[in-house]
Amino acid sequence: MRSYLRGQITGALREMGIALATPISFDTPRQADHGDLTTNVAMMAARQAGKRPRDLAAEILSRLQLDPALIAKCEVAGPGFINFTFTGTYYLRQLAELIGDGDQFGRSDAGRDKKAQVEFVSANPTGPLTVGHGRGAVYGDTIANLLEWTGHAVEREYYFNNAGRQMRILGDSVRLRYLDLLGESQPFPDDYYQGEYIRDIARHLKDAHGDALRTEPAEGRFKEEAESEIFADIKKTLKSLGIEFQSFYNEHWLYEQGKVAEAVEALRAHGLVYEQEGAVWFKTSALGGEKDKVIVKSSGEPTYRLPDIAYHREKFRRGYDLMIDVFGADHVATYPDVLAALKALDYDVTRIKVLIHQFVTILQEGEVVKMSTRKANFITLDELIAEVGADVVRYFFLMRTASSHLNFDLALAKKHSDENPVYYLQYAHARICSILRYAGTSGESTAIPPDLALLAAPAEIDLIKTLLLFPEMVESCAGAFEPHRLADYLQGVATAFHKFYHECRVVTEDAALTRARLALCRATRIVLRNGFTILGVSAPEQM
RNA sequence: GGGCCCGUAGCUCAACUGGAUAGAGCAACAGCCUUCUAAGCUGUAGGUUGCGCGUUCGAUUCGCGCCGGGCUCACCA
Repeated sequence: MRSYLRGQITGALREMGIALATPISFDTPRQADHGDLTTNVAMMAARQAGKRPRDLAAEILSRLQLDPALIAKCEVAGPGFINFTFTGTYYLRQLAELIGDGDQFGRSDAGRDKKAQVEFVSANPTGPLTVGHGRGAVYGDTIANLLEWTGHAVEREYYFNNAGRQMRILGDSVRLRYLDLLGESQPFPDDYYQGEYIRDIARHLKDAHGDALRTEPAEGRFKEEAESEIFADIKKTLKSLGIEFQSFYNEHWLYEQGKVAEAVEALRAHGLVYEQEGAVWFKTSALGGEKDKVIVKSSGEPTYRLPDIAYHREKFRRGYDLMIDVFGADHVATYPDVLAALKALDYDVTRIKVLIHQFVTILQEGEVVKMSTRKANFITLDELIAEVGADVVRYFFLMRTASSHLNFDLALAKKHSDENPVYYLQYAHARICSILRYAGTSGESTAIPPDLALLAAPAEIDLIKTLLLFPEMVESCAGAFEPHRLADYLQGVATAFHKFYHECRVVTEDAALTRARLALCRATRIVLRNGFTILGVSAPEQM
């Protein structure tokens, strides 16, 4: 419809000798009496045309030759909007298509032939995932879903580092707890991992090996066991949220395959590297940065920037059209240097989208809980899922824009979990299933095609119009990387359905009307289910 | 001090990326179940969009300056 109207308006403008610099945009008006689709083209072009917006709109309107089977009404309104109202037959035809598309409704091929990679979570295996990781996990996974729905070939990747100082400390933390279990206590440093899970791992080692590991170094079996147990836990947690990765990328491989050294040489070849005081520096100042940064310490160890640069070079080599990095706000300072380096090396950095989500603040008994894996005073993602369920966790993290802080009052979430908005959505779905079950037992036949033209009540029309917005929502949410708008939209679908339910009894003596309304129920179920699939929440048949 | 994010109803948040009368959910108040699920529906109340300039047909949205909050500015990741 949009392309049809765009063509018509473009033609009218051409007749008037106006060539618009920006594409003609359409919006779905906020208010119903403004029609089904609106464009501000007359206001955008008014200055150029040297006319007043309303006059220009009227002139454009007079030149349009619209198909009366599609457009019922078309008028100039407000400061110069052109509003279009579609015909009932147009809507009913769309509705029939929706039902025919079923679980494919809302998919598009906008990203056809495009390879996308979404990198998220990427937490090192030093402890259980926190609530903060959860937000990134759910957000990243849903972005990936949206890209899949818009036709991209998507790969979810988890990047991790199982070497380095933190992992050394992890291994030694386990070692000290193990010695503790053998009755050979040693002082436990403050900056070691304090969590109970460290004792659990130590206990597992003692159960399996007795005191045989007494002289084992921290980086041997202790680190190994810690890493493997913690990683298994992380994967289990993610799976409980319906998240699975196609690939786990170990930073170590970048060293093994010489990719880190290659990155240094590439930068050196561009004159962006120099040595000073035993360290290797990256000349970010030459790229507009404030000051140069160390990429290889005087100890010979690289800082995080260097492997990150090498990692992204590998991403480019692997041939993605779109590379998405999902970070928490605490990483906000880390990526500009990496992007600057890649840009200097002539990579097309517009293919990289860095998505930053702001922090989750946990309020427990009215107090802010500071999150630190090391101090173990965090609330684990597992605990949160156990408290409120995976659906609530996913939906809660998706309800808000990623760019705003998330306040999570744990006590409130536990207490009022029955009133969580996700139940409102799921209830609508369960209700539809119930109606369909009831209709089935009362002998309604699905063999006779429904006459959708019988759907004429305001609540019915309103529901139909809402349902038909779904594909557009999916596409715009995917394009903007904003899943929360889909969540908002589905609330609207549920509201429209509940209203319909109250105003229009579905199963009645009138067999033809019953068939039509059952069809509308099925259409609603399709949109809800498809929406749930993208958000990753379940679609219960009864509640 | 520099950078990023946020400030909207009592609370938690939206507002289709500059559109028309700023909307939902909780909480409050008043109604609706002998009928397909009341985890629902209807109505009422609640606002100087932190403050001030500017940009233009039009600003919650863009720019500048303040005020307040979060994160971040390592030879830690």
